[in-house]
Amino acid sequence: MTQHVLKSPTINCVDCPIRHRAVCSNCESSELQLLEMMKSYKTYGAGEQIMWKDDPLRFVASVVSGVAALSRTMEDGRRQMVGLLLPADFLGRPGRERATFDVTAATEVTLCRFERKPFEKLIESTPAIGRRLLEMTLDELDAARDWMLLLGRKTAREKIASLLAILAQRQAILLPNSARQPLKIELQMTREAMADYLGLTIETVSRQMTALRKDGVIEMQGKRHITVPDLPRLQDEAGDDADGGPLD
Amino acid sequence: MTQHVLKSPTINCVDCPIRHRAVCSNCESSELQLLEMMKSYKTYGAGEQIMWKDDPLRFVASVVSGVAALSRTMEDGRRQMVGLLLPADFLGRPGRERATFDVTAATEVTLCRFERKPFEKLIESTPAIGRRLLEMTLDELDAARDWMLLLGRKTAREKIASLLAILAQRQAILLPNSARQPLKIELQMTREAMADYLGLTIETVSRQMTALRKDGVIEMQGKRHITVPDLPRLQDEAGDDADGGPLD
DNA sequence: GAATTTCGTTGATCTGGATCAAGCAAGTGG
DNA sequence: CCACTTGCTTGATCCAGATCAACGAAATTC
Repeated sequence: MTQHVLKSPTINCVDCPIRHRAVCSNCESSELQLLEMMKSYKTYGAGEQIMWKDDPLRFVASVVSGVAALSRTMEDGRRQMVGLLLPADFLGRPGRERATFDVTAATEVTLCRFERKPFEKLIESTPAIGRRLLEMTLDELDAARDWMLLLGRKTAREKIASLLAILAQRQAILLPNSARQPLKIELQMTREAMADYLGLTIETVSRQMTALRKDGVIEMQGKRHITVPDLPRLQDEAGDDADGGPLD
Repeated sequence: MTQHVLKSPTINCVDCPIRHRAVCSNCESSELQLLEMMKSYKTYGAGEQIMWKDDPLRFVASVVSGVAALSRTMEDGRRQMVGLLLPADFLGRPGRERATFDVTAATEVTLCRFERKPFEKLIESTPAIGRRLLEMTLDELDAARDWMLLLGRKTAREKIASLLAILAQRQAILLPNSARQPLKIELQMTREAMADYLGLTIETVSRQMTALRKDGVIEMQGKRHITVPDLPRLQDEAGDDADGGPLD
């Protein structure tokens, strides 16, 4: 039985797990103090809607933990995920009055929120924050463009392999070199979320997962636990420029 | 017979046609003088390659005139356009050593270039530039996400209608209110470029153009000249949230 | 002005992934 | 314990868009 915490206890910026990767990563301690005074935490349960398209944007925020999904929906219900927010990623944009897409908590998500208006003022006066935000936005843009290649030109099999390869690589970076073989990844998402992300239907996702399993590219322990015996093989299936260089 | 000008005469920033929309739009005259000293113009012919993926990024630049296309290509030749650079748009990213995609001149293109390293320094010292660049990057990210919805979920007909609607709207904004009816747009791109942009084949592009013409959604004078008799109708075919508000 | 080349259209056919439909396994709630 | 729901898989069929192929129009070259 999980307790539903809506207002998490606020931690000190100095102890913050995303301290060195979030918008605030370039800040000096005096600037951190300003942020410290402005911020408030909020936690959303898995599946909960964080924001709807066209909602007024009162807050901007950093993701402290969990995964949030950005998506756009057409009137007839067709839906496309347009981004994933992982811990340290930034939600909302300075200078914009309303949200341009839906935001959903894919897992339980904790946000470190700042009211938008004061935050915009802060950007003016603290170039470090603006610069970091620019870096992060440029990275997101690169990722979005990679995703466009996937959506526009890759086959269903390649799409699935790409997603799994991305998750696997993220996993690999976090782990010490020794603990990597064989590489295990956990899908913290339903088949529907995968389908929305990849521009496929759940049936096709399911079939391609089965196909990759039968071909020995992945192994499955239950529906959400995947083992990758041979990462280069998986990357090859993804159709990306082969190498990408060694992992560390 | 067109003359091939590679080094255009440099114009004064003050007289620059993109003065108020480019990265430099927030700059004061003292800052403009700095840019004035750093900049150099270069013009590329239609179809010419401006930059290859993995090229070292010596320059960043603003597009002064013309249209440049960003694209990514898979080993087997499948290609996806991932962005269009129109006049005032910015090319290249500070802090990155190499290009992450190919850049091609779709029409004749003139760039206002700055060497990357000095430009990076300038960003540090001139917050106005960094702030403008952030704004522009955020807009591009929004556009990329809209494009992801198109690539992942729209039908071929909707894709074509979306592209034409975007071009039509851009046209409409430039024109005085009176000169709008009927709205004429000029495709400055081949069917192949359209296909690469929309994640389709040229045959499908051609067929859907014909279909839209037969259904009276568009009219065609030659292959590259389109008339839109009823913009809302076209937007409706694009499958986007209907309104978007009145044009002015 | 014939021969190429480039760009676009159209027709015939094929196929990858969508759609429709059924069923299974693991909760969950009465 | 049984009814119901949720998440996933699998099978049968369909169809939008890809592929293969031919051709037409305009521009370019010789």
